[in-house]
Amino acid sequence: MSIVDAAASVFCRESFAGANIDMIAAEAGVSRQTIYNHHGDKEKLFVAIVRDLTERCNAGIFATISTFPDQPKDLEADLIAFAVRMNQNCICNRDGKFLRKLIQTEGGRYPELFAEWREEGPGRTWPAIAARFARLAHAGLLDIDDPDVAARQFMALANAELQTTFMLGGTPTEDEVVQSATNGVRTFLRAFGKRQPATRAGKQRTLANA
Amino acid sequence: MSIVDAAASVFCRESFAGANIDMIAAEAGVSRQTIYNHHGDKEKLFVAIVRDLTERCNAGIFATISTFPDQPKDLEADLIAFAVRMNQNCICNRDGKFLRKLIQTEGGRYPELFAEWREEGPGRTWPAIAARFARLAHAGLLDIDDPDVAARQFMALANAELQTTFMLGGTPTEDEVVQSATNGVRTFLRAFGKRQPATRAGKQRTLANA
DNA sequence: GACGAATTAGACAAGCCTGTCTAAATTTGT
DNA sequence: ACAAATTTAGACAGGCTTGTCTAATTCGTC
Repeated sequence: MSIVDAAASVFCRESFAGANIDMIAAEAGVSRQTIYNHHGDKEKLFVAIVRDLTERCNAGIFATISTFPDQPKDLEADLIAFAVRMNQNCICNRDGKFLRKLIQTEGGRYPELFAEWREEGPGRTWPAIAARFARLAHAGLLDIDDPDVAARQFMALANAELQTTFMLGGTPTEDEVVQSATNGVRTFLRAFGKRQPATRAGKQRTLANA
Repeated sequence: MSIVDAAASVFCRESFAGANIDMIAAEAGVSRQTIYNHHGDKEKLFVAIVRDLTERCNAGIFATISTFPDQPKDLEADLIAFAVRMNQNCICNRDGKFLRKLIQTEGGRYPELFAEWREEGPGRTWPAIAARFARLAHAGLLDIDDPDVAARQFMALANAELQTTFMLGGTPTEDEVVQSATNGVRTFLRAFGKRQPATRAGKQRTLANA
């Protein structure tokens, strides 16, 4: 494992103050000195990691946004699949979990660093998602007043059932992700879908009848 | 400030590993020795704090749940007010912020402690909220298939606009809380409200036209 | 005012961690 | 095969933290 990957893992598990360079060196399979040679000191290493994670996560999010169903065949199924992709590729994957944890844990100590993340991440991804929903609304497939609000509510609904798991740093099973996304998208379409015969089909899935 | 309050504040700000007993003593206005006399060691102090916060937060949540609008005059307004109370009294207040941060930051290191929280907290509060929604549905005011899903989605929608702020440990302004709750409840009622003339009133609020 | 309990300041040993240094070993490029 | 660059193990000083100890001080209560 590379130094940066090992450091991300250790910083997340132990927090910045709780991590020590020897753990990172052991996990990366290099000597302590090599880490100092490459990254100067603990804080510089930390900053390098956050930048690295931010960049990779953003790339992943934009890649996933580009799979948004602009011309859906089956709106509900396509939005569910999109929500699942978003979760699996951007939120539940290794980078997503690590970046989230570091932001939550160390956000207060590095205001500029995470302000940077905020501008490059949420500041650019939310409008991108909102624009896709605006396009669907413009195409007459959804009934949306404010696409920014709808975008945030879409993601909130898709993750509604995963909050407790995220809180404790766990990773939901694929089944849980699919179920949360399914229930979330159904509710989203009950709120914003055009009234059509097939739109309000089916009961919501529950663990019991999944 | 009491030792426990000071410790909660310092542990949240610095993380368990980053906190030291002298900071807590200074913030509490007592000597270091007094902390050792009362709480034994750093880890026992930490556990005491989490239990204290869990208990107070749970009490607050149940108190707020008891204000759920079982016989609403104006369903939308009453649900918005409930969502705002939930946010202000349980999630954005001092105890809520502290407990959330400690769970996120140290959850991995104390599995049993936070399993306890999970059983006493989410394990009991979600069913309680779901029961209230089930009652509204039974009274014919909402069209809900699965009250547990609806309860989670209600809270997710009410907080949809506050996620980024929470992530960085910030506290949203009252205006932001009201706006997020308003937009969230409107969407919730578009999805689950009975179709009646007044239910789909008004555009959603945005910072621009708030 | 007096007595017992609690609190305090400060010193202290032991341990851990960071960041540096050195000399040897290994890898790399040619 | 050889030279340069990189990596390594280990030692090291300096600083910080925990938890204990002691003697003095303050507090609560009668």
